[in-house]
Amino acid sequence: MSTLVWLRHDLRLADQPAFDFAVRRGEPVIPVFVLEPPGPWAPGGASRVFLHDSLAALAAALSARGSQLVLRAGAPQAVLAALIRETGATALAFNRRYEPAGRSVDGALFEALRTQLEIKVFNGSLLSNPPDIRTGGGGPYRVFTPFWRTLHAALRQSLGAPLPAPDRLPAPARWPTSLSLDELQLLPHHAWSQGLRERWPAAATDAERSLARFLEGPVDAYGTARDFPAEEGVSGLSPYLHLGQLSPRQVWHAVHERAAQRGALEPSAEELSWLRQLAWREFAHHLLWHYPQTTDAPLREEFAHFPWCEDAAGYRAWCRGETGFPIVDAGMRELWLTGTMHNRVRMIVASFLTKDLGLHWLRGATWFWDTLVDANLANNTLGWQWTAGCGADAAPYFRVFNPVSQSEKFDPQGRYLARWLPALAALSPPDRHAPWRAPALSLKAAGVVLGRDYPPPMLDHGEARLAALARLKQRGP
DNA sequence: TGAAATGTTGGGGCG
DNA sequence: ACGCCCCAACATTTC
Repeated sequence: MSTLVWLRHDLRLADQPAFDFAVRRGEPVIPVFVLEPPGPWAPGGASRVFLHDSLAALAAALSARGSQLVLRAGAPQAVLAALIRETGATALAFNRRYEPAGRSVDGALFEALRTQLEIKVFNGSLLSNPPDIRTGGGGPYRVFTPFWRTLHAALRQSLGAPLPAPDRLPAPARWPTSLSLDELQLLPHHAWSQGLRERWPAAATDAERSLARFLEGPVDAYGTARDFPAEEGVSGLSPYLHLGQLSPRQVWHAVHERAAQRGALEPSAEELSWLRQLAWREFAHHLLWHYPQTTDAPLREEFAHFPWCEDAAGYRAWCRGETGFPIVDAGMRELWLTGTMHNRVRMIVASFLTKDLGLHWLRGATWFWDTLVDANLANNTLGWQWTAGCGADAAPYFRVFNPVSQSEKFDPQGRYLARWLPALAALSPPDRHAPWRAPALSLKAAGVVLGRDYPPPMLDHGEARLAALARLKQRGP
C-alpha cells in the first residue's frame, strides 16, 4: 500500500497538487522521476544539464523530509507498471503536461493503468487549464489581449492560495531500487556547461530567492526596465517556471500579497505588466494545447509553402554569434555561455534569422531548444512563430527589426554589448553598435581590427530587409 | 513588443 | 515687411 507521485515539470514540494493528494491519502509516498527515451522535442543539451541539477536539488529537499527520489529510465508506462508491481502501490498521482508528445504518453498510460489503481491527474504548471478558457464562440483564442482579459477575469473568480509544502512525507518500509543521478547521464562530457550551472542554481529555494529579489524592487520599474538587457529589470524565473521549482500560482499569489500589504486592492500597473508576461506563458500553452501541430508547422496556413532560404554558412554564423551585428552576436554568446538570453534580444536575433537571413523559423527554434536552460516547447513555438509572422497574433509581416537602431535604443550605453563582446569594449559606446561605421581613427585607438578582432557585418541590413519584404509580400496560396 | 518614406509645420536666415 | 529656402521636429503613411 503506497502512493506513487510521478514528477515531470513540477520539481517542488510547495503548491504541488500531486504531493498534496498523496500526503493526504495517508499512505507511504514514493516520488519517482522517469527519464524518457528520446523522442521529438526531447530536452536539449542545456535543459538536460539544468534537469540534472534540479533533480539533485529535489532529492536533497525530499531527504530533508524523510523521503527519497526514485530515479528510473525507460518508457513511462512500462517503468511505472513495474514500479506498481514492486511496491504494491494503490494510487498514482501526477500533474498534467501540455506538449503533444507528453500528452499522448500520459493518455495511453492512463488508459492502460486505470484499472489497476487509482490515478489522479492535477494541474500543477498553469494558472488555468487550457480547455477552460474559451472565446464567446466556444473556440480557442488566437489573439493575446482578449485571452488575457478572459484569463484575468477567470483568475479573479477562482484562483485559490498556493498549497503549503508538506513537513514530512511518509516513507515506505522498503524503498524500491533507484538509478543514481549520474546513471541518467544528463551531463555532457565536455566542460561547456559550467557557466550555465553557475548562473542557474536549481533548487526551489533558489527560485524563491529570485522571486523575492525581483519583488524587492525591480518589479516597480518592470514596464520600461524590461526592455534594457544591460539592466537587472527582469525576473529571471523562466527556467524555474519550466521545471516547476516555482508554480505560476505562487508567483501570481506573491504579487497579490505584495499589493495587499500596502493596502491596495489590485496590483499596480507595473505589477500587472509583469503578470501579463506570465499570461503570455499561459497563452503559449493554450495555443499548443489546441494546435499541437504548431511545434513543427505554421499556424497560419498561407505559410505552409513559404520560400525559406537555405544558407548553411549564415546559420552557422548566427549560432556562433559571428554575424558582425553586435547586438545579435552579444545575444547569441550570452545564450551559449549562460543558457538564457534577455527577451528583447531574443526578438532581435530571431528577427535577424527569419527576416535578414530568411532562414526557416524551425532552424532558430531548434538551436534555442538545444541551448536554452528555460527551453519550453509552448513558449519556444509561440515565440518563433510570432517573430516569423506565421503564428497566432503574429508580428505583421513587415515588422523587421533593425539590429543597429534596436541596439542604440535599448542598450544606449553599450554595456550589454561590452559584457558579451569583450573585443568591442574598448570602443566608445556609440561606436559599439555598428563598428563598421566607426571612424578609422576610433577603431585604431581602440586597437580593433574588423575581420581580426570582430567580424565585419555579414550582410547589408537595408537590402536584406527589402528582400524579406519582397518574399513575405508575395507569400500565400 | 518597427522602420523607412513621405508629408506637414514652423522658426530662422537671408536677399 | 515679405517671400523664399532650409531643415529640424513631428505626424502620417506605407511596407
